[in-house]
Amino acid sequence: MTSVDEPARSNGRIRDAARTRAEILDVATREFARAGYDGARVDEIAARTRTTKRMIYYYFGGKEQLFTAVLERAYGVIREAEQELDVDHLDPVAAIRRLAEVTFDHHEQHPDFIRLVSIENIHDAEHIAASEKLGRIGSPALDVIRRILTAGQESGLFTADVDAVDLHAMISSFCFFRVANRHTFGALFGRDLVDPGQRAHYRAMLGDMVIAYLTAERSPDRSGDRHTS
Amino acid sequence: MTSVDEPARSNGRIRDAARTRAEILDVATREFARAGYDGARVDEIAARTRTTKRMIYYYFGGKEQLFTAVLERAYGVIREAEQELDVDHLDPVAAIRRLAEVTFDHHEQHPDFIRLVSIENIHDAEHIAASEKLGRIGSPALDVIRRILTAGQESGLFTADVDAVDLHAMISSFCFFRVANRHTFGALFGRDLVDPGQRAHYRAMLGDMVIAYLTAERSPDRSGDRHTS
DNA sequence: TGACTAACGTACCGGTTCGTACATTAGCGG
DNA sequence: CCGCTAATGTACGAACCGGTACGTTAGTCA
Repeated sequence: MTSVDEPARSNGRIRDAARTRAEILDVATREFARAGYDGARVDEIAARTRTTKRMIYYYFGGKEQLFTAVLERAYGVIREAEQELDVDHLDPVAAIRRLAEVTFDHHEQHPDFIRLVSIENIHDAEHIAASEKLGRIGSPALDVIRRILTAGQESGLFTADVDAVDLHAMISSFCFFRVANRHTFGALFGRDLVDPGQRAHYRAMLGDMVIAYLTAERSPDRSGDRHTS
Repeated sequence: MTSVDEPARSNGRIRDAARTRAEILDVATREFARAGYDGARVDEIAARTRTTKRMIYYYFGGKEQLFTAVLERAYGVIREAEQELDVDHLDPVAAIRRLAEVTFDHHEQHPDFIRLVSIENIHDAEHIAASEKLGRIGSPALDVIRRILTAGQESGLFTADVDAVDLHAMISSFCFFRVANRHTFGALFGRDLVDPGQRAHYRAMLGDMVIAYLTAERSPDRSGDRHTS
């Protein structure tokens, strides 16, 4: 036993605002991701913290603002990861594949973030809308995609009429679905999309898909369109 | 005024078990999809029904079972839609594109269903797991995909090593993401993925993507793999 | 037609849960 | 070393919400 009965005053400071705040955010992230916004319990978050519920209201104001703060930090993490992306030395095909792989990995490594995004969508992204911080975050990944696309299109490797935001949506779709819908998909089709043994397979599949789309010759006639002649 | 003060006995029967049950399911579907499982209020569902809260417990037993019943019916709808799918008269390329379009349309037309699936995933698909009905539902779309893939692979049009469940996941990813993440994506990137003016664009994009993937020659060397020589 | 049961309504309970009033202490500046 | 304030803890309240006990009526069938 390090100390008798009093709370263990481990690292000198017993009053550390930044530390308390960060710990609340950590626990709240897990709790919101676990149970959803309405399913999460403020008392439960407090209980798993070394501080009390009072502090949650002291630092964040309320449950709603706490959730917004959780979202802001979660999006901040992905933003930082995207900023570290460096694919300028690669040729367009390899660069896109690398980008897809990084996106794939990031989604897999942050299932809580995926859940928070799902939850926020159930609430019509009203917390993002209310947050000034999140309004002007702007994905760095988009700039990367734009640069790669331009290079690929100028060299004639890529189809010309592909938009960066659309491509980002396409890559994210696959990565997001795999993690977000893991449970229903597994229950209905008997296949775990996040099975470690299948990881390399799905990672390659995503890259193949994106490259195939970008390098394919677009056929002019499409089923569903009327003007065939 | 059709009647004095008593409840309007419009269509003959005032006691109709099947009708009451169905009305509860209708309202519950909307309420659960709107607010999530924990956000939904049993009292609110009852209030929007022509009956009372007592009947919810009379017919379904509780909130949890009601949600399960809602899920069962929602999945039943998509199952029926898939069974109507008839693409056997089309060549493999057109058939896959048609399948993708039907999936695309169904997701767009049933945003509440998408929300329910998201919500169920937040709860680790525990309601699906607890439902006997949903355990043995098995997507008819999968059979269709299997047939098309076999035909396409035998004729040499499609890449041989593509699995039906994987392709289903790929198509669903795009369709699902577009609807499910509409709000966060719109808030962060300023683009509404469900904008009617962009509908045809994204529908064609999905078809192009899938066809490109299926008809592309797989390059043996992939970035990230070690065995390049 | 009368009685039996499925179907329905009312009123209420008890636990939960967000939020807060009030008391207290640590640590820093002067 | 003293006082001031940021930081923290305790105890509690009021509304909410899932669920139920109990009473009532419609429809049906012998």
